Amino acid sequence: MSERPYSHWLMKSEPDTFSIDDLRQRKREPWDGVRNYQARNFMRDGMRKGDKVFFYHSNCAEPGIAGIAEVASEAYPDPSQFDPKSKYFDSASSRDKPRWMLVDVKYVRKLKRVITLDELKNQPALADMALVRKGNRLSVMPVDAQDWNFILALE
DNA sequence: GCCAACGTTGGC
DNA sequence: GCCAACGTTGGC
Repeated sequence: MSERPYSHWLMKSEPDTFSIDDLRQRKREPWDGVRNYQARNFMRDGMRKGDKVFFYHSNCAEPGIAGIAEVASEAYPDPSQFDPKSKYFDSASSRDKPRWMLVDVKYVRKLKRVITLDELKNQPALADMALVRKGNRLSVMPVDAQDWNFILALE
């Protein structure tokens, strides 16, 4: 029995566009618009239904982890890549050979408080976490189970 | 296959 | 709004 390397994830969203409160209202949402190959590969190859996700607010006044979500589907083609009116339209992609994949994500809960990026950066135990390393712009990344538990204990 | 130019992310 | 970091594109 081989074990997958990761079953916990972190996904970034700009709260002005789509926040944890938006997800709470909608309950479930296709995570569209990812246009980075590494992030796509994590969704396509790494994620399974039921995996837990930190919902991270980026590019905002208080960047940090705002809530928990869950992977709610296997990966499938991101419909926005086929829509010429979408800002995520990709003319180089086709329905035969779709370039971009996504998963559905469902709401689990908000954290009692936002665990800020600043706070995470100040935890020596998290020094190796991808999120806090300089210059990391990945919007979908794996989280060690150990780091996951450590972060939740900060709540 | 190299790498300069360009675009995007995201903290600040 | 600035700009560092980094990914992508395309000329050669």
